[in-house]
Amino acid sequence: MDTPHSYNQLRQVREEKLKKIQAITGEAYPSKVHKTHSLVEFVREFQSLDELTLQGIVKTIFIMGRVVSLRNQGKTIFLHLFEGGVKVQVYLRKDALTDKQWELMHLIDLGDFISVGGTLMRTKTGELTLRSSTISFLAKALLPLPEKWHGLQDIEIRYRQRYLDLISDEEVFKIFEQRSHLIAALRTYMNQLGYLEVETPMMHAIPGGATARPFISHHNALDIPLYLRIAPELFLKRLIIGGFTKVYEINRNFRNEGLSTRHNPEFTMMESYAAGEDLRDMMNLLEGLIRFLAQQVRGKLHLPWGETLIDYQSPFRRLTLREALVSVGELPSDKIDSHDFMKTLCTSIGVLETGKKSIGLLQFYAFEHLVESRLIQPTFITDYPVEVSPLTKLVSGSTSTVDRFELFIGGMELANAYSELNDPVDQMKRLEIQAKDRESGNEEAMQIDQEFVTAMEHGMPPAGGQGLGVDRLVMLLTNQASIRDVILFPLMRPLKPKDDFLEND
RNA sequence: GGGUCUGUAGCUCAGCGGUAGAGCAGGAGCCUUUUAAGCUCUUGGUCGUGGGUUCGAUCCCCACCGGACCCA
Repeated sequence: MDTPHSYNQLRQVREEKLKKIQAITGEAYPSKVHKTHSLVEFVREFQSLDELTLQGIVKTIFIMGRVVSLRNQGKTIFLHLFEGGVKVQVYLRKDALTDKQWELMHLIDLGDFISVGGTLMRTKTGELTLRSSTISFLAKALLPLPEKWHGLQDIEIRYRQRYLDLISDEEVFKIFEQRSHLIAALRTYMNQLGYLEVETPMMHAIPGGATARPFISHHNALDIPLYLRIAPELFLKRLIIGGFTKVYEINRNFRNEGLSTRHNPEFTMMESYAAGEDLRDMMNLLEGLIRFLAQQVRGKLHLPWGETLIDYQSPFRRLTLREALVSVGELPSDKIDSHDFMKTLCTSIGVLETGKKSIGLLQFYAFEHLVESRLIQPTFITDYPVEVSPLTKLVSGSTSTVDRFELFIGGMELANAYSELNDPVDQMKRLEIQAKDRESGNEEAMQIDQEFVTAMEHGMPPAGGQGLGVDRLVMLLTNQASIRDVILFPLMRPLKPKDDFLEND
């Protein structure tokens, strides 16, 4: 494989410096680091102190980090160390270092890791700075970092080599810190409500709990196909059957579908079930949870989303699907129950196969096309058609509408909740309908999971359940328009080796 | 799957029919509070890949390989 000449040249220069460093220090990649503070701790402890107080601290402070800027002024050098999303300035003087250390300092490139020790000062401009009297080399960067001012602009490289993105963009670093804080706060909230965190299989013999195409894998010893789960639902319900009152699981689901700014094939869900609760309880759970997370992660309840401001403080709006068609979709209220009208409408907005669809399904399609993207402020949509909800209880007294809601924020489906179906006979019938649909070509329709039905036949209490899209919630709370900007390593097509001569097909 | 845009030095970007430019980074110097440090000099490119059109292609056309966004 031919790498560009200049690229090799840059690397070669650094390799030669590394040899010289090794000659001076005896160890190119030492293990032991002497440090008293991480950079985060350093800033936390000293940032607010004034010059006099800083001078009064006599003990030597040792820190380490990656050199991300370097200003050599002859007999003095200023540099910034980076670690944990934080930068700290270091000041070096020729007369404060040994000759060896001064020589070593001139072999440091941007990207290298060093540790320094010294005392605290503020520069003319007031920047907190470590005046260092000792320097150790820790690790060499053989490849150069992205440009210091513009950073990394190539979106593809940002995703493929996220470490470079994290080094060069403070905002990106913060978003992933916030994501981590959000997950931690999520656990706190659920645990406080008495939910128990559980882990259920991610490899399923029959993928269930959602309508989606799975990824297929294979177990060698058993010689069986296994599917990466599309949802944990059917296993979490088995736990409710098994006597747990409240359970939740935070982890990945895998759906074999296209990529978009809102879809990554593996995505994180927080799914929970509570025995003795219903849809209204799920609304309260999610509303309280999201409000709590906004407060914990961002410290406020009105957060920007693109051009608009989303209000997490006011009670979330609640509309039935039919109401939303009228009030948001601007359809005439006297026409939405007309089969002919809805059929014509669906065809006109590009829905194929409107053939023998029920009025409920047509309303559902129209909702997806006309309403979803307009639901910017938090809105619960209720009363879904039974055809698209095979695991949900019917609304009391209805034969066509189920007790389900989806929560929309920022024009995205954020969560989905049911009063869970616990009638095993009805459940079997619904799965049979799904299976028939599947036979007629709908690859997303569910398969019959007999073991799940058997579990339900042993008796399942009434339960409320919900699934929350964690990636999308992070998008909303951090104001990121693309799901790839809240997933550290979004799925990318692998790069082809350059010297691949075997591309015959 | 369809549409629009995009791929030029390690990075950020110009150039758009006559065999390539800048800034940063790199190299050689000067500089003891700089911070996009500064100043002088300087290395670096099969212009994504493969075809075609042309006297001549980074530029025009086609296909392919990646990527972004919109639609399905």
